Amino acid sequence: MAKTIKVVLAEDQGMVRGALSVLLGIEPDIEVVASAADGDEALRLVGQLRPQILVTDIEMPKSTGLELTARVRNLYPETRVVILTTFARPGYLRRALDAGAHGYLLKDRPSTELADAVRRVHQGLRVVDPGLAAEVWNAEPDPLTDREREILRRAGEGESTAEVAKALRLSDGTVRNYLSEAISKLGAHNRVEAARLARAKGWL
Amino acid sequence: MAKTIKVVLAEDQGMVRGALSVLLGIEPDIEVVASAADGDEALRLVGQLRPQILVTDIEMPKSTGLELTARVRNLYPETRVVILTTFARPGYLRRALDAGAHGYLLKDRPSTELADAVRRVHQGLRVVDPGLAAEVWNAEPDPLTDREREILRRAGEGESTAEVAKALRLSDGTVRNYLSEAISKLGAHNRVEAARLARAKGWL
DNA sequence: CTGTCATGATGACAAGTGTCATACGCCGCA
DNA sequence: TGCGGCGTATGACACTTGTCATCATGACAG
Repeated sequence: MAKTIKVVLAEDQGMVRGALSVLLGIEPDIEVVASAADGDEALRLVGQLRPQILVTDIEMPKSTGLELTARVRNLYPETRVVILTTFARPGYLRRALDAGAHGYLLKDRPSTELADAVRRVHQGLRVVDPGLAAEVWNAEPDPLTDREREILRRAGEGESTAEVAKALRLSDGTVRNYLSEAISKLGAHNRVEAARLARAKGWL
Repeated sequence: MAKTIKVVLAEDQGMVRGALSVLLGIEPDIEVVASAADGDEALRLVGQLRPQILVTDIEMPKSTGLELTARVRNLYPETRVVILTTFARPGYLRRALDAGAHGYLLKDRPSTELADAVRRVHQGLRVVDPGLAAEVWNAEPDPLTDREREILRRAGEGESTAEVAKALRLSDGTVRNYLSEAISKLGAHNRVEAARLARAKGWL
């Protein structure tokens, strides 16, 4: 196959970076021309090598995959970006698409999907994890008010009602009211579970 | 090279699992005979296939890599275990070695080290990340007993005292005793803070 | 200007949590 | 053989947390 898709790979964990590189490299039509351990290095490599595709993690040192995506979008628009991440958070997906990503793939998915996603994005298609895409539309919006969120966050870190009240200069009872409200909105049974649920949704 | 090292791989993220499998598979002397997405499946596969090496992540559904290591150690001692994890926590390393692991490798390291580590462990050597090994000697040891740890873990996820008691078939009061003890040992003021502190040290 | 909503408060009660003393059996180590 | 540590339990007490009713204020949309 003459037509080769050039890919740059950005991923901070060396072991995973190397393994993904091999995984993509065995495909006859894909060539990993370089890989980077952080966002800045990745941007430099994309500028130098002008790959058709950049595959990038989100959580990386120096600059995140989301920042990287936006920069690549502006500076080298001919390179399309596939986000590859652990996090199935609707908030991340939305921000990734806003930043101009063409693909959003979860590390949970079978490894066979990666090369496929690269090919599809190379052909100009969008590839978004189906479960996650659905979630974004149903997207229950964050039911918490700012106050509730802030108080739940602190309580979720281990601050007692009294400590939260002092820190925010509220009465003790008010803090308990907000927590009660938050617990009820989230369908939890106590502050710890409430904080955990909210965190999972990306609301904290 | 006739002698092939049979490996079972346990890692919950499909993408990483597939990629690591390919990475190890390209080595002429290593064969990945199966891979699992959780601890229970991994244990089953080890029992069935009796590989020389099990490469496992720590944080997995159903049972963790540390529990898995202990079980493999007891049931199939001829299989040696290499832990492959994101977490450079001394507590994890200590528990991994206590559980009978022969290798402890970080996902941060270059991917070339994985096959090497597998070979060394297969030869009967121990392979431990050097930076982490140093830390273990200075590190305060985990002050929690197994029971305290398990109970604190559950409480830290939002289970109430009553739920924990039911799940572990303990009396309500006993659970509160353990939590009280754990909170005091960790110098925390409540279960949430205690869980947070323990997690940061790698004790949960 | 009226209804709705977020913020903030109080008081009361029920439920859950943290602490302490005390106790028993088991195991391993000296 | 005895001591210490672990696991488990009970009862009692104080304290924290969760729920509910009720109220007051200010902002904002209709």
